[in-house]
Amino acid sequence: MDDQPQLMTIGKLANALEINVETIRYYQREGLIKEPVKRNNGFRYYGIDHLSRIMFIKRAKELGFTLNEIKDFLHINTTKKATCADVTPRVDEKIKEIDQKISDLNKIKSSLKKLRTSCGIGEEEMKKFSMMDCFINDCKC
Amino acid sequence: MDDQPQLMTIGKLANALEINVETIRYYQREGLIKEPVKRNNGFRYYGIDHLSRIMFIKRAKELGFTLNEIKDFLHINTTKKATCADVTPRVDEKIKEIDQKISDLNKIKSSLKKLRTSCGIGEEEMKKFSMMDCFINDCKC
DNA sequence: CTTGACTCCGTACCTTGGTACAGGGTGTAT
DNA sequence: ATACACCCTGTACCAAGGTACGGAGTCAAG
Repeated sequence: MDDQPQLMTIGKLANALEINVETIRYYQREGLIKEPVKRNNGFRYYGIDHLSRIMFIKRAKELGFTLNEIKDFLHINTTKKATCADVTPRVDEKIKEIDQKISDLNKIKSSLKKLRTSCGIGEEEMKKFSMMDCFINDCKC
Repeated sequence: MDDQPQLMTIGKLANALEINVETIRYYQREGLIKEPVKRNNGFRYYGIDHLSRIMFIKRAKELGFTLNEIKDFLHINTTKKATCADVTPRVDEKIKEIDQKISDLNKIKSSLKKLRTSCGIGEEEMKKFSMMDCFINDCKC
């Protein structure tokens, strides 16, 4: 069985990716990765393409995309005869979403920084609830 | 019962906060807010302190903290009159997380833009996996 | 050829952050 | 005094994203 050197069982794949076997099965059930070769013993054998696909899923998850959004990404990506006309608007849409996400995160960050600054300027103790007030008043404290 | 003008039933409180009654009960079960006065009719009566506490929870949630983290904040805050030394490292931690997220999102965005551009300049078909490769290789594509 | 590690499928269960009843007891306006 | 809105407790349920497990088959090293 060395004629297909890149193929591995689910356990090896999970190990390589440092994720749970069950997670891979789950992704399969959810249609995030395509069914791999199934040899006559019933075992599934996965290739490099599965590996990169799941690496992609991991990374996208870390970035705060849901599995559904990721499925969408993957669909954009693998839809074979996708023309530019098909793909470009969807990519643009995703870019817009990402911009929104970044802007939200920047707002949060600026709130947190204000909170931090207001704390740092000399008082040894924060007044009780000052943190709460600060949060609530959008850091105008 | 007008001698305690600030007290309100759970319904009023929920209304004032524009959240669900059940959410308040849930926060109570989870120990995020302390049990309010319970009069002999069995009804709970909430005060301004509950109001601000839940406002705090709402805001902190918006800022990307989990309920557990918030519980932690509140605990710090109510048991020790939270000092800067208590709060600052947690906030810093969150800021770091957010920075990481933003940077990752920018990478994804740049991937998508490259993808889009490469599509725009004449190829009718997108190469399979180019976006994924780009993501995974940290956008060295 | 045995044994242990691995795979299969199906189903049940977990966590987070709620939400929705049911079946009973109140509070208040008319 | 009688609706009707509101409160109580307790339990069940939801979606997302997994995780665990039982019972059976399989692979690979010694």
